[in-house]
Amino acid sequence: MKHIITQLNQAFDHRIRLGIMSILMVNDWVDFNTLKETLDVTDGRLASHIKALEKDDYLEVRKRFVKRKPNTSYRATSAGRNAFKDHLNALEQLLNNAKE
Amino acid sequence: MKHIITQLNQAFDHRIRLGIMSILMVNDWVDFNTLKETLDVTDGRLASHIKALEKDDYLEVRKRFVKRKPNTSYRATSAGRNAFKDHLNALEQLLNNAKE
DNA sequence: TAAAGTACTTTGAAATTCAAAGTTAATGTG
DNA sequence: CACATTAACTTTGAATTTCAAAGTACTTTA
Repeated sequence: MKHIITQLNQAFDHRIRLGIMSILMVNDWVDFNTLKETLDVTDGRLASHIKALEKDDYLEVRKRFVKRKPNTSYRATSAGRNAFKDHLNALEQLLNNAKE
Repeated sequence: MKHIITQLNQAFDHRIRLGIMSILMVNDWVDFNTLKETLDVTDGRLASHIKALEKDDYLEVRKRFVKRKPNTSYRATSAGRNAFKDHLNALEQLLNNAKE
């Protein structure tokens, strides 16, 4: 019988990507700076983790100008939401097992 | 306000270490081969992840002979249990947030 | 014209993880 | 006794991931 860890998704292995996704599960269109401040990461680092999630088509991007400033926002795609839900279910099982 | 990911413990970032700990939370003294088979990893890889947890004093080791064969078992220390519980609580919050 | 803000990209280094092979000590087999 | 085998590692070197720091493009504000 295989252990639950085999059902965890590598795309969400990193805490920052976990954080990005957990924010995007409950908020539609969150912008770069909000993510940056909420997760307390440098912009370069955030950008690279976002890029990784984008590459898997787990999130989509919207670029526009707000108050004459560039503003980039992100939201989870349905593929992203589904993949993340699966990941959370695996985590939940692991959690429940660990608590008896 | 800081995001919950800042409360995740880096020692448990890796899925294999997460698996080891989740097994040791509910089983006292689990041996090397059981861990190896349950988590489906090579012995070298398992040994190195165990070593990392040992270094943090999150688990302790017992070596003896069973049926004339060497048998090494592990269990979580109370420090390990506490640290893992904190980690699980952070994960749980993240999980609940992501599910609304 | 110069400075500042946004959202990156690039670079190179540090850290982590990995497979594969080698090791040690004890036991089992011929 | 010689040799193979098993358990549990350790070592090595390479691949992968992650990081900080610096650089960039575009636009707005002073």
